[in-house]
Amino acid sequence: MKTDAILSNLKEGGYRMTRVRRAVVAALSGSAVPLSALDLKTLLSEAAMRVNKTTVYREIAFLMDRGVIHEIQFGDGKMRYRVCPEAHHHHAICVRCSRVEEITMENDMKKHERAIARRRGFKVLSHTLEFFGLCNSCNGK
Amino acid sequence: MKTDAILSNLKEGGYRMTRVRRAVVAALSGSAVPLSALDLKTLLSEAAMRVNKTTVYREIAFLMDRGVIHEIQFGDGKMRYRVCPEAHHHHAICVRCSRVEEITMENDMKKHERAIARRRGFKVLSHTLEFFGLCNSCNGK
DNA sequence: CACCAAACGCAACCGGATTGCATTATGAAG
DNA sequence: CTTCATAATGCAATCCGGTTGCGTTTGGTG
Ligand SMILES: [Mn+2]
Ligand SMILES: [Mn+2]
Ligand SMILES: [Zn+2]
Ligand SMILES: [Zn+2]
Repeated sequence: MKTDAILSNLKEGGYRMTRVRRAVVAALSGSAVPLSALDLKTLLSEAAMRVNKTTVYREIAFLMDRGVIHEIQFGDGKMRYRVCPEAHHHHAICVRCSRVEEITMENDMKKHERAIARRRGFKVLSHTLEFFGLCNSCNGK
Repeated sequence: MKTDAILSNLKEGGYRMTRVRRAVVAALSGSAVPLSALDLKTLLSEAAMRVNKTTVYREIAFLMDRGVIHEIQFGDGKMRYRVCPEAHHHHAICVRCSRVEEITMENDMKKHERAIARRRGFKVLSHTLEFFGLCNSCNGK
């Protein structure tokens, strides 16, 4: 579990350790799928922890600001969050079970970015790339 | 101007020609940047046309259903719309002036999709890819 | 012109997210 | 252990993009 590593990092940074902070970090680092704010609130409630939704949003903002988590758009109007990975990468999102696999292809993307800069003078600063489809276990149904 | 072509296509399809329809199609096909629903409403209002926001949303839905326009996510919580291009493609979005360039790279993306299917059994159904950066004219500032 | 479905306006509503403000709790200092 | 500053929290109101139900208007055809 990387929960402890994240929390001790934050502690070293001089930030307070609160119930909600511990619970949100644990929930996110223990989840295979990205979680929305409401997902988080529900999870905490199920763990008998009473939390206000505003607090959840503020904790998300806090963790985003410190680069602990990042957000993903599924395109349904809700932001989802998950603990930041080591390097920039993309996602293959299962439209059936919402499981997310990480896709690394930075060499290719860098190549494309250079091509765009060369051919049209457009200086690429960032990009988003998500694949939607059926994961291995959802495929055969 | 492709406005007329779109409108006569719709007419042939047996759809009514209304003030709002004409204005929305004209606004979208005449804009270099994708427009949000509110953008459209504002533009029409400036042209001394009084429109209800619900009507704008319904006209957008109508044009989407007929494949006349498609939506783009800038990632700021608002959908943007623009007239459909010929083929599937991607965008290079200027973060300074919001101008959008179309990027075609389907051969490469198809290759990536096949690789993902081969390597992890994930069947890709669709993908989103957007580049953010500085366009040619915004680059030097 | 008469007629009907498509289009429209309006008001209420929805859900995700944000804000202002008063209250509580963390953690460090004494 | 107590004090204290401030970070974190709860709550209610609010925002904002978008949707819905419903009654009215309008486009286009006969
Ligand atoms: Mn990720
Ligand atoms: Mn496009
Ligand atoms: Zn799946
Ligand atoms: Zn620009």
